[in-house]
Amino acid sequence: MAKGLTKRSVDYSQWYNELVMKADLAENSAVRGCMVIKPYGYAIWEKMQQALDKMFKDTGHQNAYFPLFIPKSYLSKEADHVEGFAKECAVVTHYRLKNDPDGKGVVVDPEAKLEEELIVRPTSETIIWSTYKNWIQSYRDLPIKCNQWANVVRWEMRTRLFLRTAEFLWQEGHTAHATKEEAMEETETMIQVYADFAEKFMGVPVVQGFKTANERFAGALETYTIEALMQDGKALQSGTSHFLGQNFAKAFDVKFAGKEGKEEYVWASSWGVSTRLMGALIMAHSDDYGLVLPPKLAPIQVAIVPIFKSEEDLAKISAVVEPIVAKLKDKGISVKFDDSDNRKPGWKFAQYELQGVPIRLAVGPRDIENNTAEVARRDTLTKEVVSMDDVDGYIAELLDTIQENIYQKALDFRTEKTTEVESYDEFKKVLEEKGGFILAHWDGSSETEQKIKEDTKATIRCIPLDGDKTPGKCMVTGKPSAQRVLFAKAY
RNA sequence: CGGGGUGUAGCGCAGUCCGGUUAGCGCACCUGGUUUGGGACCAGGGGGUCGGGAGUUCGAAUCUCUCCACCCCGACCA
Repeated sequence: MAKGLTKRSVDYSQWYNELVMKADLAENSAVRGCMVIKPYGYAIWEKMQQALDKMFKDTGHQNAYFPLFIPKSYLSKEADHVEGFAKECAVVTHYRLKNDPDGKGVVVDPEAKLEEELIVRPTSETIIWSTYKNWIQSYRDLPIKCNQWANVVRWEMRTRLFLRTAEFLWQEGHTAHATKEEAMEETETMIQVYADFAEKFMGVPVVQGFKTANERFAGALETYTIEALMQDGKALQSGTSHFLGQNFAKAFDVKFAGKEGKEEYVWASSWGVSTRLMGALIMAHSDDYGLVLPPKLAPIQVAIVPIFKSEEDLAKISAVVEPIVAKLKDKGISVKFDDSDNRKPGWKFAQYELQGVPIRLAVGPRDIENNTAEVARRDTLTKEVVSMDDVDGYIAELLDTIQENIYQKALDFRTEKTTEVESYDEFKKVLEEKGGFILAHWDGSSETEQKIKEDTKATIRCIPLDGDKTPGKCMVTGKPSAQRVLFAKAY
């Protein structure tokens, strides 16, 4: 186990906090609830961004940027929306400071009060739809499919690094369409993009579904979600895509002239994923030795540690390793040859494990003699001695194997932790003793949903799109149920 | 915002109850040497508004008051 890292079995949440800090991903800042994302953590986020950005562009979206500030009056134009966000908004009231008359620092200049307060965006539907109003007159202007990479602020009571911070980074897509069908299709396309990203890049299996009315995004008619299962048996909402109907078009009076010249309100979708994905990535795969990163998102895919006693030894090792580094780079593999002599090999091994580097190569005098290298896998913690002649090809294949293995392991875990229950007693028992996802029948009412939440703290994560659609009877009320829904305790 | 807890070197802590030399320890850091196949060792060295402010006292990390910050449990939460 990594030095000082609390074991998951002892205290999962402490393990998580320590891991985030010890692996150099992020730390708390001087501002309550706001984090500093450190270079290594940000490098992972950048990998995520690159992959997602490409997927967005491949599905016909363009990037744009809208302001950080939203006039207070905009937020209140859509009734559900303002109700959902009002309690966690940061508000700008003044635009100037002045020297403290008492001589200590600066104070807000009371004369510099804004006519209308500005809200620091908690999400951008309102500012974007107020802008779209000017962009849309005719069906010829549609669809508009914009995405923005931005920061948003939600003044959360209790925060945790990556999982819930007062300020976070995300992308938000906002699209405008001529028909309901098209907006709906967009909503579904994007949740599929998110699911693909989670599974293919992050190696995290997700359940796609839609939210109950209670859990829906403020202002949406339908919210699609991807739900991932963490190692402690709790669910993490990892991405959402919302069908907004004509709510925002009506709130901001965005109409277009159709082919027949009739004016109609525009249909909308919005969708987003955030730095919370970092939390999902960390919690889904990592172990008591530290981070485990899927090769596709690892900033360093291969770390090479030379083992040497003298400068001459190092020179010999470098002569052998440099061509390998070049060959790996040619294959698009990111390599770090760590020939620093201020840390011992053992320290480096532990450090790269802590930081989740998928493959580590050790090359020492013994290897030089035998024309070999020691290849260590982070996911299985196993080591193998491989001939230097085809080590680059071996590594390229091994990276794919590791990517696949990490996903399979997470999938097996989820399968094992997903339980179908028939009665409320069984539900409570499974929730208490086993945790994880629970598939059960529910009568579709908010009251029952609320009761379950109050009794057990479990919520309906989603009504799954795929899977068993057999009707049944609600485990609580016995009333008819259209299909099983997915329950879990959530982050 | 309610209940509990903690603030002492970059990090982790002891000292506080019962006021009294120059505020200690481990890790980290710096210098030198020996080391290097799983978090090395020895020697030397640097680093402190004891969370802030006020008070009691000859004397405060220690006692009193007050403010602040953070953590845990609730409440709240795409």
